[in-house]
This record gives sequence, C-alpha cells and structure tokens, in this order.
Amino acid sequence: MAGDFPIPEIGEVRLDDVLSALADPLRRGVVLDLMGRDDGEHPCSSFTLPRAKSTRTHHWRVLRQAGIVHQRDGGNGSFVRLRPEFGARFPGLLDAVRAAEPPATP
Amino acid sequence: MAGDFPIPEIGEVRLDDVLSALADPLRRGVVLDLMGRDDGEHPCSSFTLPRAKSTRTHHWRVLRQAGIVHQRDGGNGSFVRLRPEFGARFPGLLDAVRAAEPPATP
DNA sequence: CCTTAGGTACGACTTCGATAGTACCTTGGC
DNA sequence: GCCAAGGTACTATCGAAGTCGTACCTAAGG
Repeated sequence: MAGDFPIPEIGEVRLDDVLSALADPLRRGVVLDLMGRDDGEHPCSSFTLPRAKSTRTHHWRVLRQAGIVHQRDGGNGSFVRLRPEFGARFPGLLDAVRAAEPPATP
Repeated sequence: MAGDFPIPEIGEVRLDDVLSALADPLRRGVVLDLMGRDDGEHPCSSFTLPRAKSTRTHHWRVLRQAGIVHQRDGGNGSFVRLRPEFGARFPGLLDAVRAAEPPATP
C-alpha cells in the first residue's frame, strides 16, 4: 500500500464522532500524547496501546474518521500526526480536554 | 419524592462520563439549549426530547452523573439547571462544544 | 376525592462499540 | 530469496448503551 489513509474533509467531520472518539480513555491518551510531541509524524508503535494489533488498528481508524489524526502507511509500520486543521474546525476542544486531564500517570 | 436528585461531587466526575454524555446529540442539544437560557431552573418538559418518557428519564440521569446538570423533582414535574461548578472543573469544554455546533437546526 | 400531567423504576429488546483471532500484506534486513 | 516486524481486513463475541412498555408515584386543580 504505502500511502495516506483516506480521511474525511475537516468540514465533514461531525461533533458526534469527535466526542465519541475522545470519550475512550485509550484514544484520548494517545491524542494527548500526540499533543505533547512535535507536530511531525510519529510511529504508531511508539504509543501506549496495550491491546491486540487489530484493536489498535480500530482505534486509529476511529481517530482518523473523527478528523483528529492523519495516518500514513509505510508498509511495515505506519505513522500518525495531528491534523493541523482540526484546531480551526473545533477551536478550544482539544485544549479543554487536555486541561481537564491530569497530564499523565507514570 | 419532591427533592433533589443525588449528584456526584464535581471533583469525582470523570472526563469519560462527560464526553460520553455530550457525544449523544439529544443530550448535547438540551445542554446547549440550557446554556442559552438563564441560569435558573427550567422544566424538563420544556426541552426537545422526542423520545419515550422512560428514555428521557435515562438521558437526564446521564447528564446528572456527568456533573453537568442538577435536577429537582417536584412531584408532577421536574426541573433542571446547569451546575455552576462545572465550568470551573472543565474549563472551556462546554464553550468549545457550543462553538463547534451550529446554533440550532429548526 | 378524583383525575390528570409529568416523571421514576424496572425489565426487555436491540443496536453499537471495544476486543481479539486469523489470514494476509508490505517494507526492510539478513 | 526468505523471514521477521508492523499493520490491515474480516469476522465473531460480548458487554454497554439507547430505546420503549408497563407499573407506580407525586403534586396540582377541579
């Protein structure tokens, strides 16, 4: 494959999907993790997702369809980054989520 | 009965429950409606909830347990208001949701 | 007192989402 | 060329959530 995964236009994304995506603590965790990194791509394998491979795939797809992340398939590994348009489409949302969440629990 | 319904301490409310509560379009609709009114009590019967009575009861309970609303039973009718502490516990969250939603669809 | 309106509690049904197992694919290294 | 690592697609399972019907409750008004 080796290409970008299909993602919805940012204008097509429904708030329902965004809030449902962020309601799951695992997905919210990786989003907050991503917000704490630089704006570039990061390997999917570098995130804390203690679930089966197919379940991780599922969670990334949900985040893509919520317009939150962009994902690129590299054949043997895939990479994600936050979609920069998201902040303009849903201003303050991710910041509010981050503010409500304890930064991490190591 | 004629009294206040039990609600969690605002500090005990989990973000999971808040986001799940707001992910439902019906519940989000009544919350946004409530935000557009004055801060006092409003009859539950004055909101747009085209569902069976028992289903409406369910949705109000979810909003209570998410720390978003306070509810008082008056015997033949019950009344809700936004919890003023919510904004301090989850700053910017409701505002972000309101900003992301078209004001209404009449 | 009786009726009605608004609402709760409980149980049943149904739909949806999180999870995982298996098969298969692609890049990279040996 | 072969194999391992990372990941997707598909399917199945299981529990949670949305929905509703029924029985019952309470205050308000005639």
